[in-house]
Amino acid sequence: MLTKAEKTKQFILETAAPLYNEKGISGVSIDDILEASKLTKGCLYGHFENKEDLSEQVIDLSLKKISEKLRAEMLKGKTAKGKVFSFIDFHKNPLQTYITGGCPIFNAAVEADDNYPDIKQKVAKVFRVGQEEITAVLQEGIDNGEFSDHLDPVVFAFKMVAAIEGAIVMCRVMDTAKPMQGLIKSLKSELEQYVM
Amino acid sequence: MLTKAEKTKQFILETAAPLYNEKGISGVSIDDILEASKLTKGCLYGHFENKEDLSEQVIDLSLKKISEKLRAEMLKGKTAKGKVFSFIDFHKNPLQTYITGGCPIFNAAVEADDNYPDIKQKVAKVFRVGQEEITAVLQEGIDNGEFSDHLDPVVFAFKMVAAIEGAIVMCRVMDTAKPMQGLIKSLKSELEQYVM
DNA sequence: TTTAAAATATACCTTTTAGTATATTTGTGA
DNA sequence: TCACAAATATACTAAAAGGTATATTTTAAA
Repeated sequence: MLTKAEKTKQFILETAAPLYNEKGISGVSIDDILEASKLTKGCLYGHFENKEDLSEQVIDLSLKKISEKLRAEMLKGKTAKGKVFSFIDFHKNPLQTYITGGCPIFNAAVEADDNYPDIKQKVAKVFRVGQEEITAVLQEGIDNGEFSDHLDPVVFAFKMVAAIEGAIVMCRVMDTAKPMQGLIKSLKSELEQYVM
Repeated sequence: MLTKAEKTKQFILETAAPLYNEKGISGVSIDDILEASKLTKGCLYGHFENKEDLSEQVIDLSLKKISEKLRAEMLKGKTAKGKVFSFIDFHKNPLQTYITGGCPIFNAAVEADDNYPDIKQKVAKVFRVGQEEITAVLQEGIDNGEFSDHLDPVVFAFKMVAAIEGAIVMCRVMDTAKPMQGLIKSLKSELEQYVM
């Protein structure tokens, strides 16, 4: 069973995660988190060394949660195509994301890029592993005859993720999910071209 | 001719633009800008009301510059296909961007989304206008028989921009331009499919 | 060339933010 | 159920950040 302290620490991380995702690492203040969690400084600093420590653990949690969720979504599909379609469909509403404020991987990527080398490395790893996993699914599809071997799994995996991530941001800023619908159709039919 | 004040104001905006693009709106401090420009507070606040005012004008400048640059790149192409390929090729090196720190439209989009409604609206407009312009080029290509009318200009324009923007971020965080090369090839051959 | 206004620099103030020392409360094993 | 350690709250400090008042310098028109 979780001790009180462990529960509190987890609660802080969970409360902070959407705030970080919405306001960005340098946009959230400790006070923001205290206000949202109704806790106090003494408590927070009993669980985290400083803001940097907290930031890293919050981003870590967000990355872990979204990665697991995406993995779980993919597993809903029975076939390779089904798995990829599940991944795509998961992103159909960019205005209401799994963690409020857009994709936490992507948001962290943009901000960490020039400013937080440690977080940048973690995000890079998530992207790399994610790409590998999607690539593997596509490759399985080729290997078991589901897809033609004209499909380049590495290129398609990257293109799909890049397009979806880009689309999330564009849809959010334009306040419309519509372009995402078109993208989803297009990505699906692009993959369908390789279905044997 | 530009007055001294106008020159100084422009200089501040130009100096601040890459800082904003790298560190984000809430990540840059006035002192960062003063240090980079070797100017002083009295001077800066003689040209801008406050940080909000400065931020808006900096982002405005960045959006204007990148938009004009993209427009100019497109004009390099003679045909519709040539114009679109120019646009795509402009993004071949995501590690060295026109304004240091990635695509300023996209960076602003991510941060403004939940935090800076005024800037969000400006970014949204840039995306909308940009989409319209690319769509128009594609539509011209269809109208003059360059492309098949199976090409959906709106969907392709969005997919292309979303994928490129997403790819910039992913490449930057993974410190490699390679996936962008694959994406460029893929986007070009996707468009080639519609060439008559 | 003078001089008033514009532009810039300096020195300060205020608020926000991160962080700490210490007091208080609470949970839990003896 | 008591006691003590763990957890949390309170009250404070230091530094960073935004912003202002005013002094000084510079520009450009008379």
